[in-house]
Amino acid sequence: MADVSIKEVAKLAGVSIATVSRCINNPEKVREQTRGRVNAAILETGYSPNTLAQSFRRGRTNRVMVVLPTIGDPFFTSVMHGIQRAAKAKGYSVIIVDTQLNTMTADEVGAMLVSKQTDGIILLASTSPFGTEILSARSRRRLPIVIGCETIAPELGGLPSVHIDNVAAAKEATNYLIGRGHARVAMICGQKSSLLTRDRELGFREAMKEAGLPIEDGWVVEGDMSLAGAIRATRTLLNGVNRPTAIFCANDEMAIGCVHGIKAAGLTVPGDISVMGFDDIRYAEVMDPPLTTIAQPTEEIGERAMFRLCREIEEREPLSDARPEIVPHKLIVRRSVAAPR
Amino acid sequence: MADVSIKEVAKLAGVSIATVSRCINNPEKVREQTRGRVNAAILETGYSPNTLAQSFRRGRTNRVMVVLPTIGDPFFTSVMHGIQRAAKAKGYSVIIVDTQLNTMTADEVGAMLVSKQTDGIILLASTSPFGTEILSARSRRRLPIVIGCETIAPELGGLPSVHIDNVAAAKEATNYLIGRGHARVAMICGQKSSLLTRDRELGFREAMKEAGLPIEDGWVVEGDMSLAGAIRATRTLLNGVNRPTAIFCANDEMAIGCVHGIKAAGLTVPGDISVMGFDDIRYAEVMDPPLTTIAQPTEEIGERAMFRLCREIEEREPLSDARPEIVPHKLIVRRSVAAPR
DNA sequence: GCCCCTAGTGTAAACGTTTACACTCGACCG
DNA sequence: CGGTCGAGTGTAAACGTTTACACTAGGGGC
Repeated sequence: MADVSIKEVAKLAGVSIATVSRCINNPEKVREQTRGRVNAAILETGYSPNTLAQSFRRGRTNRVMVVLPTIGDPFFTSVMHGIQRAAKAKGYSVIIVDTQLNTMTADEVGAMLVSKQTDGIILLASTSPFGTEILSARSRRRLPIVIGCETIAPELGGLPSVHIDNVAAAKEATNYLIGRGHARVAMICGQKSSLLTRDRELGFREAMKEAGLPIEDGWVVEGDMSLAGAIRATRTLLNGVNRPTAIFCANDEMAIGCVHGIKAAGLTVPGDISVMGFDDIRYAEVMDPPLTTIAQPTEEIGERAMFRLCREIEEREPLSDARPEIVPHKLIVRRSVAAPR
Repeated sequence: MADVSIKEVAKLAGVSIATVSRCINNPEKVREQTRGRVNAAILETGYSPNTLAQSFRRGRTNRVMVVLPTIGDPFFTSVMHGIQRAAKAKGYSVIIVDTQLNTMTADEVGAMLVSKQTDGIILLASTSPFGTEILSARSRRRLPIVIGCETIAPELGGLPSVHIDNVAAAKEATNYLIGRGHARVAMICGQKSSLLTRDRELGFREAMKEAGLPIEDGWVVEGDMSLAGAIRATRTLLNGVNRPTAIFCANDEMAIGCVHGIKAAGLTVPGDISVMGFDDIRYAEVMDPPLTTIAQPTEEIGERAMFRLCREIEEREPLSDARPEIVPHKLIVRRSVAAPR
């Protein structure tokens, strides 16, 4: 059956296309009897509106886009749940795009942002690689954007965002290690280009400094937030002359890799080395040993980001209030950290 | 700056809108000098085409949609890579939608499928909950669809698909367990509503039958492809009177949960019980013990599914050839399986 | 000098909707 | 009975593109 447009429905029902349109969008405005004829015609023809034309005409899509660094990262599962729940409540549908760990070119990102195919965007990806793209897109089209989990450099002008206080959380994690008696603690951090990563590193450094503890050369090593990166980083750390007694990883994915690396070297966790993660992904709890980590209120982040985006969409003028919403994190004590021996 | 349309560019450059359009889409058709003026005007106004209008007018979006059961499932990471790579080569962009583990209503799915917002669809989600929706959508609009990893019930008419031979793979996995000396093997399978799951279960049963081994009551227990489901299922299995010496899990996610459950009961893997997974997700290798499992050529699946979809899009008539493309799986031997003692 | 061709450009229709506005027809009010 | 009103419907414009077609000007062949 070929594509059927509103015209054919109108003809079959013996009414004008305006009436058909009204039947669909404002049924209360058409007489019951007419409505019956139209609905019958819709059924008979198998008509369904061309949403492309609708969105084009209406100038809005009722869709939002969420941009994330990679599909298949367990951390985002429940952030997405929060987003979807809020979106449903507000009548939006959600599409996702995957930046392939930010390997997209700035051009590609710009194209996406500008393309008007969605009413707004939630950025879960690291924003720094294309910060200026984002902002110019936003100002040109005044495209509603909010950032979740991450932040954008304030000097870029500020975008609304929802996230935990990464500095404070990392500090708390580090202090927990210190509190258990560790004086020699190393960190596996992410790419320096990500603000989130830099904040976590910052918190670590601050905590160490405040405790008067030195950070030896080579104790802050860059994983790339991946399993493989963390395994490499762990090997480096273990081969160093100054072996730490605890390792703080900037996310759980790397903590998993780190634990694996330690065990592969014939050592135990937390017996020989304690490991601390970040994010509390679902695998953290079922690892061996279960991972001590920082939990984020992921679903809440998603939900608030979506609601914030709605406000942004509904306002005519760009909202001046771009202050980040800070949500609480929580230290989850499990069994990957023990006192050094 | 307000939205700028092609008209304003035309006015500024002193040409007609047709020329501007040509400048963008067929630059070779406009005189160099004119092109210069137009490009300058585009730059000055900050114009970028309204893609909604473009797609509407052209009747194609150059976008495909991939539907998956949940973001955050590590299995899909590299399937997506394959899809994206192929898509890029073919000039398509990719958007993802998440069915929230198939909790979407049939209506919602139907709406998505029919909506004409994409040129085609790759279904990575379990198709069974909305099989008829899919097919009616496909026939109404002759919407190009291909299924990846999964299958659709053949009695529904058949859709092109790309996947491994799940029956054979599950059989091979089971035979490996049997070959190591296990006679008492149980299985944690997925929801019976998924064909993929049923195939894996079928392979298991066939292998056991062919080996002349009994499957005791309660040895085939339904996880729901999730960590939590597998932990519950494992508890059930361990509490039974007839304890198996090996457990075959329908995916790695459940195998991780299963190993956790066994350890939580104070037993060891593979000392007391061997565990076999399926999928070879990235965590399989870094688990303790590393998981023996079946690997799928995920990236290849993604790539082939995308290319197949392109063929489907390019053909005017629905392709009659809906035979599945079967790709090879591979048994990956690691250390979660040992001989029973 | 005439004709034809080509390159470059403009005009206008078309895509499928939504919606402002105009119109008709009864009902109701004074 | 004239006027007003409201409900229901139709007409047509508009959204931002692409593109078939028409037009112009200049060059080349005869």
